[in-house]
Amino acid sequence: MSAPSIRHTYSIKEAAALTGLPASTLRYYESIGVITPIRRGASSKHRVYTEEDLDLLTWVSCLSATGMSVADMRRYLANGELGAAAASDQIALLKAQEEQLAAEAKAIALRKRYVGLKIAYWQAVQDGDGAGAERLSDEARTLADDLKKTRKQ
Amino acid sequence: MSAPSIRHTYSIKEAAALTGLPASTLRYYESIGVITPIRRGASSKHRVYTEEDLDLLTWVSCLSATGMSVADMRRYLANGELGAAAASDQIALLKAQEEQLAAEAKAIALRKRYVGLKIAYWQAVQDGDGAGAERLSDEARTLADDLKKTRKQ
DNA sequence: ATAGGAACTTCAAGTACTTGAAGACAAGCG
DNA sequence: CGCTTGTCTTCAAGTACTTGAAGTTCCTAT
Repeated sequence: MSAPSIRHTYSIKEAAALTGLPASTLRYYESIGVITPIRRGASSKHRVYTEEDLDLLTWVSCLSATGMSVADMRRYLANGELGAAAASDQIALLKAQEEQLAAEAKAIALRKRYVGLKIAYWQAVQDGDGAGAERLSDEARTLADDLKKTRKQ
Repeated sequence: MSAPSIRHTYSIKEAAALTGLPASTLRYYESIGVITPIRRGASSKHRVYTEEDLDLLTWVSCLSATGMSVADMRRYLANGELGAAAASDQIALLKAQEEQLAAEAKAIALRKRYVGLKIAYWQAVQDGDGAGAERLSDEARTLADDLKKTRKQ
């Protein structure tokens, strides 16, 4: 039999450092059932995180980073425990996530263009280039019009 | 005399798209006094945003993206520090915002890749391709490390 | 053995939005 | 003209943490 002589465990602070989630958030996720209750110390009430717990929390951290809601995370992780049986559910959830990220990327590109235009505008003002400033102001308005057309979606 | 014959105005939705702040947040900021009340339409009660309003909101968006609390934003704007800022200051702030947007775009591209990988993983599981699933799982783990770095900063 | 301090605990309240319900207003169509 | 569609309005409630208070527990050092 394999002897787990070095069964590494972690305090909440260590778990927080390793997952990138604040300790308060770890407790919060546990309280609302995103993760199952963490085992406690024999003599204390302190949470004791195993490496398995850490793996799961890394997953949660990733889902959180993609902007998934806690409700969806809870569902996703519940399905994860079922394995391949729920693969189609996982794919559907992830595809929705992919679409959301694409929309976000689009919005950010628009903002980048707008801010870039504003920088050019103030640089023209600084250089005393009134004509350039006005031209850039017009461009900003054009951007607004483009936005209006693209408003379809 | 300069005739402001074409005084361009914007609906809340257009303002939201141009500033990157949701319409609900625009209303929220107005309700708690971060920005002064927006003029309303003559016949309707709808908010009508001028280009001046848009400029101000772009600044608010910058401050918000930089992590300033609403309380601090209110104080900052009430002190008129924004209006008094020189062109060079405005450019500096906008460039910081531009960098932030670039970083966000990068992070989103990374997350998109991560989610795409996860979709491929579950599709491999669904197809009974154990070897492929394992390979994709490893790839995802490597990407997760990158993701974590982006999140921290 | 015990005193001090860091780190942990729960729970309540705060923060910064976000969402949903219910209704008003304006344009386009039969 | 009325009807549908769409965007707007307010306000209340919800979300996802975050912070703070008050009370344990762990560790280290005297």
